[in-house]
Amino acid sequence: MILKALANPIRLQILNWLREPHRYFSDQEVGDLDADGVCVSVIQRRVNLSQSTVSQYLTELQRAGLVQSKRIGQWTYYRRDEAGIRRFLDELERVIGQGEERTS
Amino acid sequence: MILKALANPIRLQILNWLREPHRYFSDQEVGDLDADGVCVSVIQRRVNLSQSTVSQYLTELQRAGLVQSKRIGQWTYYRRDEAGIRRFLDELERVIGQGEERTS
DNA sequence: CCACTATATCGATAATTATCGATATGTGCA
DNA sequence: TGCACATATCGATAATTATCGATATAGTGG
Repeated sequence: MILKALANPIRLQILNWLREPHRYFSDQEVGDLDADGVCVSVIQRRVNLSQSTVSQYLTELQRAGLVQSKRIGQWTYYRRDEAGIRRFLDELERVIGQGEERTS
Repeated sequence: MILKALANPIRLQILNWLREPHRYFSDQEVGDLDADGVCVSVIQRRVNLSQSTVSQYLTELQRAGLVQSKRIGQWTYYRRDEAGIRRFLDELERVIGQGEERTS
């Protein structure tokens, strides 16, 4: 469930940070932050949790359809899945938003 | 945290149902479903969980600012807090939505 | 004040989530 | 092939959430 993935503050924050990788993450040797995404170890430095925890967080975000991963060499780069995020936000709006309200 | 309140499927569904009380809940002796809201026992019948669980769910939704309660006699009526819901949806959009993207 | 109903709160336990260290897997390079 | 690094997965434990029954609180009517 997507909401569960987002209900963890760190995961939510990672997703937020990934909107502006250059702003929140230090550059990495290989791979472009914007085009390719941010690799696990760079994210880990920022959140200061164990490597395994961060890796699991990213897997969860990916299963929720909120990020995508790409392997380049020994690194796995994660970046936002904008389409998936949009789909989720739209659906949430449909499910709990006020909906059509006739002002007649 | 609002997302945690919504991360439970039943609570999410209750919030959804409360958009159309007449459709999802049986009429109650006292109080208008639309104007006043739906009382705990009526919601409880629908979700089929214990009274204490339902009461706690509603309290959580209220703490999250997603519903409001009104006491009428011995009943407590819950209805959506549309302003609070809107605020939450807008904030979520700000926090994880794609944001301004210059197409220049 | 007393029963009766509706709701809230408390305390306990089961289920899930958070988080870690250890280890496995995958990749680049000598 | 074998070491070094990045990431993933596993297994364990701590922390949080789900859920209940019991009980407390509040309001209604006699």
